[in-house]
Amino acid sequence: MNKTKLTLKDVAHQLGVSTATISNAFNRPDQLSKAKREEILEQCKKIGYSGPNKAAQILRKGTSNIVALVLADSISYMVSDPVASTFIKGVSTALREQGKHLLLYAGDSDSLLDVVDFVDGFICYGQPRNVKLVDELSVSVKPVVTVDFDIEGKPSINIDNEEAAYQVAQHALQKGDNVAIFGLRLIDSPSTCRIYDNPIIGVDSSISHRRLDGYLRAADEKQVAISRERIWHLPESERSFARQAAKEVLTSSPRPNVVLCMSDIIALELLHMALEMGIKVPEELRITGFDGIEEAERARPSLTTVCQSSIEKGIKAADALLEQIQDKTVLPFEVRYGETV
Amino acid sequence: MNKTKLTLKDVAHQLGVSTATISNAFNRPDQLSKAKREEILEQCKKIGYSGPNKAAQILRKGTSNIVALVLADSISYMVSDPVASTFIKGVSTALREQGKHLLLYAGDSDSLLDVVDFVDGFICYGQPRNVKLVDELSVSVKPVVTVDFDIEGKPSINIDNEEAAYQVAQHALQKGDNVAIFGLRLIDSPSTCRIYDNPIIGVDSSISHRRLDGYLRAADEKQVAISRERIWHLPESERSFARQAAKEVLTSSPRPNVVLCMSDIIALELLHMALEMGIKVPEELRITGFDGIEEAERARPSLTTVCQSSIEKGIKAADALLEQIQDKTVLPFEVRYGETV
DNA sequence: CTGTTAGCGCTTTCAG
DNA sequence: CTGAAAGCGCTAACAG
Repeated sequence: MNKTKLTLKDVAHQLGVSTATISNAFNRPDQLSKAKREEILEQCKKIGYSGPNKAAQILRKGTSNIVALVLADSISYMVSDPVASTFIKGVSTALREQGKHLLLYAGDSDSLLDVVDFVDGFICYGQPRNVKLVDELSVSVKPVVTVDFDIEGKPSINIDNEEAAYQVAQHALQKGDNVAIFGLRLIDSPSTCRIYDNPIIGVDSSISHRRLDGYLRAADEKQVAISRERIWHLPESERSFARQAAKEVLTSSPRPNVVLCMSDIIALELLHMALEMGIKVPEELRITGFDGIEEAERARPSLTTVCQSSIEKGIKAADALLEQIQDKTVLPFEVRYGETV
Repeated sequence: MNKTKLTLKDVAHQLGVSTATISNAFNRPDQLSKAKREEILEQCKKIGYSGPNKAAQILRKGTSNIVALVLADSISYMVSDPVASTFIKGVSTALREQGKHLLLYAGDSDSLLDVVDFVDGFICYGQPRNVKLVDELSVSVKPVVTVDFDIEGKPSINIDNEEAAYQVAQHALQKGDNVAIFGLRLIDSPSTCRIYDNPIIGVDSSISHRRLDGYLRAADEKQVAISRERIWHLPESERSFARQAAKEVLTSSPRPNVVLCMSDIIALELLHMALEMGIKVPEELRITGFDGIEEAERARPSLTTVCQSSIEKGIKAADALLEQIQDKTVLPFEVRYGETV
């Protein structure tokens, strides 16, 4: 019965070899004969030594096999979002294959300092709510890959949000339409509201603004005007925010006959509420979503939306991090023509 | 422009104080005057030293502020399950409050050895698919809290699954019923099947068996016989497995008029398929679920099920771990009488 | 192929 | 309140 945990040094003593030999047996098989190695490993197992202490390895080697996934918002929120959780799925699958571990990090944390010294790198999914984290990432010496937003000089994974939004809007809009937009995180407000003259935030780095640009380009082409009081800001892609916006837009007068939504979750909530109110979709109200989640396909009428593969994004992000790819990757998307337009 | 990262020693040199002083300034405010401390902190900020290296602290102090959440299965699967992700939500909320970080660990990993040396403890949610992990947890010197299953001598969070299953079954069953059960992980098989004479696994530690016991006790009381060919095994609470079981049970002859399901997800899938086939619920088929997810309440007819608060479980688990509570906690549940019975 | 040794960066006695 | 010094447990030169 060992009182205290065995160290590599103890083991070396017991087996009558040097510490380097034990270390090599575990870490560098090429440094000693197969026979010797196997014998050592067996002895170690026998005396209950399960290998070099990881905490010490982290300090010594400077790597931990831990990758931090920085989410846009609190873990609590992100984990229940179907798009985010599919992304996490992709990341975890790819990391798994490489024997890496996943540390979830909230985007509304104060700082990355808590973990930056020991993680092997960061995947950042969406612009963190706390922008300070962006600064920290951009000066970090550890590898960083961003997804659905950009940091200058760092690799990223994106789709062409402007073009995707343009295409789906272009399919939905007709001259003379009365259009509303349900946007995500357009201004700095914790609640659902119209943007009016509020200053738009993160104009260049945020996907929401790329999408807005795409919508407006399509509107322009179709000679449809969209005033800023017709653009809603939702702080998150969440049902409760969506319900509120939906109620506002459906009871506004004149009621829009097209609503372009920046996520499927909010589009579906609008759809449900419209149907409950007896509004015919798409005859009286056309709706487009964004993301292409399963539920959007199952809905009746099925949602017209932009499909992007979140799982693919996750895998690509992890691979880019581990293989130190420096490019800005642009993934394909596809417009799904459903029944809501 | 510093070529290499500053160490505590460098900083001590630069500021003309000892390393202990710098260390204390960051870690033990009581060890030096407030004025001195603030001056040091300010100087550090100025020269770009953001505090002691965490990797070194982990080795030295033996704590990391990282808690591993060991899931029953692969991260990929668990993160899309509404019950599991709600639990994760609870855990992350509670950890957050205490400044702890969350490492997600797959239950089908080979071993805990990769992280055991540096994490501060383990929360284990459901019996890991790889039982070796259970052995590792049971001998671990790091704190462990189990949820929805038990390890002898370790604290745990559970509901009374036997009683919950009994109550919901007792409400659903009537003498003369033809009953089927959709169970979870009852035998060792990767696919949906009836259990027949296959050896039942994990009989004492698994919640599925507690639930089965409860169902059978209720059946017994109502003088309803349930043969083993009427008990299905599903490897996971997942829609695809459920669809297959649903198809089998609904096309079997004689068709059961009651199906007791060990999760809402599989109950809902059965419900949908039954309705599609024109089977009247509850007139021709009664269904019970387990968990009490939102979707079960929204369904029409709404599902009769056992409600338990996964978020509460997560919070309690994290608190138990951090406060070193050693008890086996039993949380309340509530039967929700829906329209499917 | 093996053994010796100098740190990785920090915390914490302990003596001043 | 400060400074010196001994490790935490390991890895990777380097010399044999």
